[in-house]
Amino acid sequence: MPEGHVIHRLADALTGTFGGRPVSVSSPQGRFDAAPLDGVVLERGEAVGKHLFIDFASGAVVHIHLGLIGKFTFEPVAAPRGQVRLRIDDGVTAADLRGPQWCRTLTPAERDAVVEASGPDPLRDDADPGKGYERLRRSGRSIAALLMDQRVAAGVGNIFRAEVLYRHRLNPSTPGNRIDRRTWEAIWADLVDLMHYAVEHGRIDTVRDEHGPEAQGRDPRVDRHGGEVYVYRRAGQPCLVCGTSVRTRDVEGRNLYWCPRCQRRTKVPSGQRPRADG
DNA sequence: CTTGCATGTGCAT
DNA sequence: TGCACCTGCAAGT
Repeated sequence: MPEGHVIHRLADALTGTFGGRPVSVSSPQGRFDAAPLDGVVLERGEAVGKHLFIDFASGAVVHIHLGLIGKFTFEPVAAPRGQVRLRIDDGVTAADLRGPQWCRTLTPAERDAVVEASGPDPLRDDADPGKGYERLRRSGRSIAALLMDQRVAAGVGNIFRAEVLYRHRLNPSTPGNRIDRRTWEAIWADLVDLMHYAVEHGRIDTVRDEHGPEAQGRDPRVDRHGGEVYVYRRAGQPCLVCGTSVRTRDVEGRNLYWCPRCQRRTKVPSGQRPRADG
């Protein structure tokens, strides 16, 4: 489940469920030292990219990264099932963390260092997309690889990567140093839109408009699709727009999905206007 | 029952 | 570039 939108929803849920109140903190599995936090007021949850921070009134910060398989679920209090690394509960609701890549306690200074090392997060109002572009434009790695680099755009994962490239009809092999500023700005604006939608609805749905942002007012032949995504995990199936078989290939250890016919551009067309709907 | 794979990252080679 | 790590689920034997 974990791209950035999931982490932001978890941060909101932690603040909304427990914020400002003392909580019981435990590690049913025993692999996390929960004792120093037990009974302390949980101030808030906060997300930066795929990093989740939980601030306690004592100054301690729990730093969680779900990795590929981690889950953090909220349920009515009951006996823990399976391997629960961390449980936070108020006697009514239990938030159970399983299979995280990291779950550790940081000092405020260590927390600041994690934030400082992160690139701009499209889900945060304080993000500076120019910092992502600075890194992008200096690299000869492909745009497909660079969109997975958390210093370029924090919180973007394999789904948003594939879908945002498709929506702008960009060739995934285009080197970062050949991505012009206007194209980066279009990618960024679309990530802001797609990721906020995903936070709000709890799911990634990139096929909300007819053909993505570049096709506004053009090509009325294709009907609205019922699908959730254009290309992610659709290898071998027909492209929703042109019917060509969607392809997949390993890019730096992760599966990239793209349509070889639709995605031939190296830049967004000039004069493109941002979409009004979302 | 066993194997492989997954919306991820860091470390060793 | 490869692999280890964490867990759950689907597909294969």
